[in-house]
Amino acid sequence: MFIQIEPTSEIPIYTQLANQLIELIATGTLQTSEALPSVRSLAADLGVNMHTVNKAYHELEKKNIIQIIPKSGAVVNEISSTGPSDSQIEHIKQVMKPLIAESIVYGMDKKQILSIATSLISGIRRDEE
Amino acid sequence: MFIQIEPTSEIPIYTQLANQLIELIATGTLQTSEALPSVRSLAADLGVNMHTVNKAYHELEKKNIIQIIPKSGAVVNEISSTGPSDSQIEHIKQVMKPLIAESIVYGMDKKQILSIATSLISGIRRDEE
DNA sequence: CACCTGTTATAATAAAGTTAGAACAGATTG
DNA sequence: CAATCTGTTCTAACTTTATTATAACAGGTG
Repeated sequence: MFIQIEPTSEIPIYTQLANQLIELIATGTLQTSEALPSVRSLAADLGVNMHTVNKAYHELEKKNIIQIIPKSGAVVNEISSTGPSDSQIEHIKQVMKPLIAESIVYGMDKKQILSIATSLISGIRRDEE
Repeated sequence: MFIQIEPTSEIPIYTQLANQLIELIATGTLQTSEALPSVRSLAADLGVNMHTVNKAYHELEKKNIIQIIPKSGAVVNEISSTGPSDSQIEHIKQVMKPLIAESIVYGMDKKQILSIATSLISGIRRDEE
């Protein structure tokens, strides 16, 4: 599992973990229906507590990105082919809004911001041109 | 001052404040060289502690968005006409990356993501088309 | 000189994050 | 079937962060 945790970061460990898992799923490194490592084994791998990994998994489950099957394990949900739900769009907008505002204050224009977004998308999905 | 704080939010008050101040600056509602309200008066307005406002101001100062003049007050810095610094670009990328990954997992494609970014930019800067 | 400013210090409280250990019960496997 | 692995739940302790509360200090302003 290619995950790197920075214990001294101001970003909570479970958030770092959730973010990196999302990236692995977005890139296809973790594929649909693939089982995630057990909370215990991943915790041991990363040198963190079981409950911390558990919290990260439940964050992903709240977002409908993985499915936790009680007493069994967690598997990656399929990436929606029908596109995002309204609430998912709303959530993305809400998080992206202050980031866009910050970019503008830094002197970026529309072209620069979209260029960064585009390069990040390309970095994740090669088929997205 | 058109700021709305949600005390029950999981987002820290000082972050909510900093984000909304950034928006006000990005939209031009708060203009370059304009003085921000004193930490005491804004704290009284919002019904929060002086130190909480102070922390928000220092967050903005760390990002070079405002300038705090000791014993005097805080003023809005000019929006860079030469564009963002490398470290500012790096910071934006770092925050935007997991958000893009999440969007992709939700089933958004490049077009949809850029469309959301574009609408947010337009919502802040009318002159950006 | 009053008053407002940010600064600093101390303190107390509450909430969040992290770790720890144990026990339970369903699922899996040999 | 028995051993093991799984997520779940509970309690507990600890650390850090966030928030509020006072108070005092010193420069800026009118």
